[in-house]
Amino acid sequence: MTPRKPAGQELTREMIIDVARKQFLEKSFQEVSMRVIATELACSHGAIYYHFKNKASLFYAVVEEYFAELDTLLANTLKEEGEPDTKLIHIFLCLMRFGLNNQSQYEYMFVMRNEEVNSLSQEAASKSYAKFAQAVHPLCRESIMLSDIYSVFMALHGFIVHHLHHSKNFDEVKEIAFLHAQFLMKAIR
Amino acid sequence: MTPRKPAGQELTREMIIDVARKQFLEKSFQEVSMRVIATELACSHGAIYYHFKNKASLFYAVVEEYFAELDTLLANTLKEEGEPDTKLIHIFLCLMRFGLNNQSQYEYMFVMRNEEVNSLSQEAASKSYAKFAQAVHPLCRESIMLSDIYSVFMALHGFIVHHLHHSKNFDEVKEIAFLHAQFLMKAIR
DNA sequence: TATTTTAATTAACCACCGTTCAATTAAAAG
DNA sequence: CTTTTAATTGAACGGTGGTTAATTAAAATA
Repeated sequence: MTPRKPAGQELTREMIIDVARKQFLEKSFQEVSMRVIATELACSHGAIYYHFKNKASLFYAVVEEYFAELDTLLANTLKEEGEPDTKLIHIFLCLMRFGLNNQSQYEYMFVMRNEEVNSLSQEAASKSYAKFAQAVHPLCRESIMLSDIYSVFMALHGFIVHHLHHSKNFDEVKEIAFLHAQFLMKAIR
Repeated sequence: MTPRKPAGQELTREMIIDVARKQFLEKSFQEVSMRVIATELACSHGAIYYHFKNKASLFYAVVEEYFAELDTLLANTLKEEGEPDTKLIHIFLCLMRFGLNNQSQYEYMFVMRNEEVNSLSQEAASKSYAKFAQAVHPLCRESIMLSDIYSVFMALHGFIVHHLHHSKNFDEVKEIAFLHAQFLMKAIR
């Protein structure tokens, strides 16, 4: 019995999130357990509850980061120089690349539905879409309908979801990803 | 102890599937349990194992029906008279209607990934896509690329997945569904 | 009617889980 | 050198679950 870890070996929020992140990458929300996370942290499962209210809030701490990551990626792509058409295709590919190189993340962000967690990540997903729309809109001609941008987003979403777990990573599908992006350009040009 | 039901009250495969179907409609695969199914059937949970090898095979018996249903719907839509353009839009709407009026079904058919079950339903999903492509292809101009049909399918898929659980039924989104269909027509015409 | 087959029951096995909380003790504060 | 406080433990609570196997009664067959 060692009811308190020696200085410098204390459990931190970050350590827990790190292990949880790894677990959620490999397994579904239901399959990940607080007890296994604790085992990998070499601490007791009770200790986690000192840092997180419950499993859902730990989960959300992990997913929050993913939304931030995607935001950064999209922002960087936007900063690049180039023709509007090229930039649009880059944005489309950026989203598909993120989805397929971060499959579990994408699933948690945009596919998973779970009552325990959803009010939180649902909102984050909406914001993420809004940023996508704001990025895409100025690159289209004035007359474009908002619903078209919405359609583009869903078409990209569909591409990603369809290939989830079915393909290993973006590289495996980059050719069809490019074709898909061109297909979408035909619709908005 | 009544180790066997009297004649005419025996448990059948169909009775089990009926209850299981209802359960899988309301809950996820993990959340549905053989024991609860048995309770609703007023039989013991052991009895189910006389008719089904395990939970996965019972689940697949349920999902199998869904693929058949979708096949029928698409086939009927194809039979209708009309211009190719109208027919195409009808097919697109048919798929979106099916997905959003049968949300859990769609999720099990095309979204869920689960090692216990997947080799089976993965194949059924591929066949389902093949039928869609065969239906769409003759309605497009000769020069259309196969990848475009693939893109259309994924775009529809994305629309459905995006609205899963988020909308109650197809009626709630039929206007945007129609816009989405028109968006896709722009890309293939 | 006697026997066999079939379909059901129940207990049991084994495994898992999230969460709470009194008890404990190391580190920090005084 | 005390006291306080913060972090940690592990038992306990109250469940959940899939699957197996011995057992038995009803139905089918001979």
